[in-house]
Amino acid sequence: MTVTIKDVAKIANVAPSTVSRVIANSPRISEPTKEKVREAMKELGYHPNFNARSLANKSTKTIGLVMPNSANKTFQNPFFPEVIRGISSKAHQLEYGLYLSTGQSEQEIFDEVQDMVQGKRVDGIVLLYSKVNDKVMDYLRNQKFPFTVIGRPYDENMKDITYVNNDNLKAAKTVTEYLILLGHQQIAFIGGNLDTVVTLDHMKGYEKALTNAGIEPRKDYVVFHEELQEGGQEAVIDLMSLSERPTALIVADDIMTFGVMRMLNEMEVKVPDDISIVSFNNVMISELSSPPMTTVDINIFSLGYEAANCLIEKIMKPGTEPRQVIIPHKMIKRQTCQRLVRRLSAQ
Amino acid sequence: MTVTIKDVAKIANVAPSTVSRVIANSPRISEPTKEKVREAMKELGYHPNFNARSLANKSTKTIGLVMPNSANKTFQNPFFPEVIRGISSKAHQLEYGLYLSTGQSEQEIFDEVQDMVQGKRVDGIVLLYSKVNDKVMDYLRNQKFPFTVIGRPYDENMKDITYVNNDNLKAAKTVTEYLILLGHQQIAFIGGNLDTVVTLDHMKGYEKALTNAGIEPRKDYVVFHEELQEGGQEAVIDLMSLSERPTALIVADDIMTFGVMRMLNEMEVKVPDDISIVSFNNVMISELSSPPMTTVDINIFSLGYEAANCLIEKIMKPGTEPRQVIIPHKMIKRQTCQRLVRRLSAQ
DNA sequence: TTGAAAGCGCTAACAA
DNA sequence: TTGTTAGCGCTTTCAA
Repeated sequence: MTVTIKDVAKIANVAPSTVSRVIANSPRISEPTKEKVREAMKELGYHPNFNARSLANKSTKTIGLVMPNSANKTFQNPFFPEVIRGISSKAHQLEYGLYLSTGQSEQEIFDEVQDMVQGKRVDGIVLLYSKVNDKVMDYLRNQKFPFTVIGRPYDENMKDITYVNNDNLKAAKTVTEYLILLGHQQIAFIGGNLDTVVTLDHMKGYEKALTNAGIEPRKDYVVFHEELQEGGQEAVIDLMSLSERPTALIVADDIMTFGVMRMLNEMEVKVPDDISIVSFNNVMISELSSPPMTTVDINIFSLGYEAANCLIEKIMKPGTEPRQVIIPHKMIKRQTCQRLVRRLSAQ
Repeated sequence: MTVTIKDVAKIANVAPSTVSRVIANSPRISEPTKEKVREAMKELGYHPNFNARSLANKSTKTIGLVMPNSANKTFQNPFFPEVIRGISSKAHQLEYGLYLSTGQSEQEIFDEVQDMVQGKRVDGIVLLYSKVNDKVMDYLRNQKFPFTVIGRPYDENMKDITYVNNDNLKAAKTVTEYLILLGHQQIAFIGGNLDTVVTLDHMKGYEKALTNAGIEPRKDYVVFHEELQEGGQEAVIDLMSLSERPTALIVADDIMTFGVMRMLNEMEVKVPDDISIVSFNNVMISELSSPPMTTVDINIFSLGYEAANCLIEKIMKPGTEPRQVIIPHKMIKRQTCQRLVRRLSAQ
């Protein structure tokens, strides 16, 4: 009942191999026979069997997406649909399919990746996260399996790894400098998960800007939290309980910023009058906060698009050099930052 | 270099078919030989070739996810990561993989689905959206290919289709009644894309509640918009320009509500003092609006989980009856609704 | 330019 | 309980 290459061959009066060549659009087949075969295919409603192709071919034309473990709330960040949209866009262009990891824990994900790779389910992999000491990355590297990372490997020496990243250090530095120029000196930093590479980069940029400006970084102005929303809120409580409250906040992620702003709202601390905020990512909804937030657009779509691009290049030309792509970022000024107005009395 | 079943067979001193049976954990193989074979597999680092299996098997153990076209902003709704998490969870349990559609337009998606189905890339499909007159759904139905829909088919007569949905009509009705009980009479409705089934159900529920309460539904209190964020904001402008402003708003989607609240904020209309709002979905960030929004939790995770469950059941027992699963919803009261206080003067 | 035939790695009848 | 063998549907040498 399934239409195969043989059926087509019979109808078109050619050999199966000829049909195969027509599918691949081989130049060694004459136009007339191509036409004949194509008509037969249309007539029978032929579609090539994907598994048979892959088996004979040793190529699946699909790329595997490895997400952070989905038990984690990170997963719900609108960041992901948007990177996937980027990846998807490039993949579609080049006729690659997408296969998703489903593991909930690190171990499950690791096992899955192993199956994908050894079971020849995918031709390459995009890691949608980058964290410190990642088993999956080490495995892929040892296997010399094509993969690209969104973000960057923790170890700067891994020059053999292809990744697509923003200059997060620079972005954080600029943002801090911006706040300093607005007159802020008491600038706090609310970071994400500490074993995420991006968090570390943000913090370095933040500290660098402070030091350059002659401001001593303070331990109690730096808070990290795993969970996106709750984390943001707890951090605010901690910071606002300090005797010297910060006058500006740098927040690692737009979603966290929503939590932060909500908490400040409850405390009746006005943004930006009482406190300024800058955050990172510029996900779709970030312009919908009240007031709309100032944030760094990291071009999430491009991160995905380029990651797919690099990966497919790697797959098609195995010899090529590893690449490190930096996607430009851009600060989007909205309404959560304001020049510091010195108060006469302490708060 | 690839380790095959034959290599394992050789090392374990058995026939390839025996190895195959051990992989399938057939009960017709003795424990001792199973052990022997498993050791050989471990020793060689054997992983079954996925494509070869599928080809011989006529089963891929993967399910296809069809998203709404990703050109559309809908895609960025945190709704999707969450349904996928639900699907993923069940799929993983039952050892199914996930394959993603990448098409950007309706036609592209349709072509892809056809390839997935006829090319035997997946064993079944979950449609992550449900809209009026969907070609993809018709195709799947004609092919008698296993699929489930999140939401429901437009045509109520399609009793042969398995779907997982909320009682959206009821939810909208309840929410409207709630606002009426709070004293509101001028209740507006901001709906999503009009050819989405859920929008229609919401509107019916809304109108029913009004009619039951003896309130005449007004055309100018009902606005639809395609785009999630911008739409929300435009709708607010329209509604607030009416000579009789509504005192309460029912908004189809949490993300839209963010846009609505931002716009109201700009207009210095206070929520909930000047206007009450209820919305739908309860995505993760919905509790992070300022003030936190009252919304209907539709249990997105369960929608996905059950969809996968039904689908896999359909795949495994082809004879079973189509099922219609309704996931319970629950109104989450937060701080955007308030009893109407009659004003002495007009606004 | 086309055809014949071997083989990709696995499963599943059928035999033993 | 295990082995033998014929495919699954395609690609790709090799020959013509």
